[in-house]
Amino acid sequence: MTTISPQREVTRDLVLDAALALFTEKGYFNTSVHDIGRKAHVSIGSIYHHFGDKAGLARALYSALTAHMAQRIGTLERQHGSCHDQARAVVAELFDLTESAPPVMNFMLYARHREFLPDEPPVCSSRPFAMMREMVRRGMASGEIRRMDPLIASTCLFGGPLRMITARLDALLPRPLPDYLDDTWTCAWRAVATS
Amino acid sequence: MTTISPQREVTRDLVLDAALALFTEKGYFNTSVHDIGRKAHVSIGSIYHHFGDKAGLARALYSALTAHMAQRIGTLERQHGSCHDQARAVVAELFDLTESAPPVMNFMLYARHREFLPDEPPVCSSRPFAMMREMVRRGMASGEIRRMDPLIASTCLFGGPLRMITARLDALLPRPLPDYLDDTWTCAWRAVATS
DNA sequence: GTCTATATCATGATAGAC
DNA sequence: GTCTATCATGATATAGAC
Repeated sequence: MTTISPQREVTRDLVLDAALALFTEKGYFNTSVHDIGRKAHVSIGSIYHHFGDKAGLARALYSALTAHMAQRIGTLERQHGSCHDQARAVVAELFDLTESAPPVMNFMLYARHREFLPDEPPVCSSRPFAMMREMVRRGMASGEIRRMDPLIASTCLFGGPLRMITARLDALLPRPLPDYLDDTWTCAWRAVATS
Repeated sequence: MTTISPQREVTRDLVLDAALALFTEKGYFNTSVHDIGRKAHVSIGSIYHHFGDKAGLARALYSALTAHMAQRIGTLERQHGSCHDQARAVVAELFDLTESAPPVMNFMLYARHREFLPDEPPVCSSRPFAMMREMVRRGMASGEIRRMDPLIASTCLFGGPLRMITARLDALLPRPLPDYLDDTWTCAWRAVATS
């Protein structure tokens, strides 16, 4: 969200950051545009000037975050050879991100976008999720993963880890997620691995 | 939700059914109390008489559904001996329920209750989820499930199946969930089983 | 591009007759 | 217990000066 930041972009980023924090803390519908402006020290007029309406703001946030995540996954794919290593790196990254930036994780995979962005496809159809499914498909082709419906395989592989994330966001887990990574990943991989 | 239904309860059930349908279709915040009254053919006054306020209505719905589900799980526990059979029966039940009553499933495990019921604990703390964790704990004691943090085990066991449910609710899966039960369960159980 | 002030409107909730 | 009519609030969004 923060790049070269010509003055032009500064306001936008201020607003997006405030919106992310408030959406996570109180939810989209419990957050008014006034709240966002107050928190970002930006006037309502500016917000509407930049984003058109409240949904436009949410949309901008959503695509910025998923684009960034897709890019991260792409990098991890290039850094690791096997499907096993790639998928594990993705889970590790998601766990780290949950601790370092809970609101990002919360908004990206826990918020019910359908309710405030009716035209946006569901999260599981977003770019990052598609990349993860594709990763599984390749692992099946290479023989690392048992042959089955790829949709089932990818849901079973990532389902556990993803629920660990939501459990952590709900404060159900006492310790930071990376502490649970080894055990979680062992279970996840056993679920679908050939060996 | 429908028992003996003295006239006293008839209005309540009418309202709860309409609310469930609308909350699922448009979300809690996009549904007005007027909408609910219109759909249930009941006046606003009656709704407030019975439920106090909009959140009270949601609370009544939430506890009715989780109570019912907890009861179903209890029955399944009694009908099956091993942890494996119990847990599989629970997943089968959840899959069936997702097809026969999508709104029930949707409201129970997909809605973001925190946003409209701030005082209610998160879903994963509800009775049914607690029962499922306890089931896993027993399976670990009896040696069916590998020794590990019980919270991780239960998340890994049920994480895949639960994500299958949300995928189906998001219309990502073309066929009815029970068609996927065998493969999903095989993966889920392998994730945590000792053998 | 940013601001303040304001229009408009829908919603949650209540009053009070029957 | 159910209804209709109404209130009061607070939200989204706009207008128009700077």
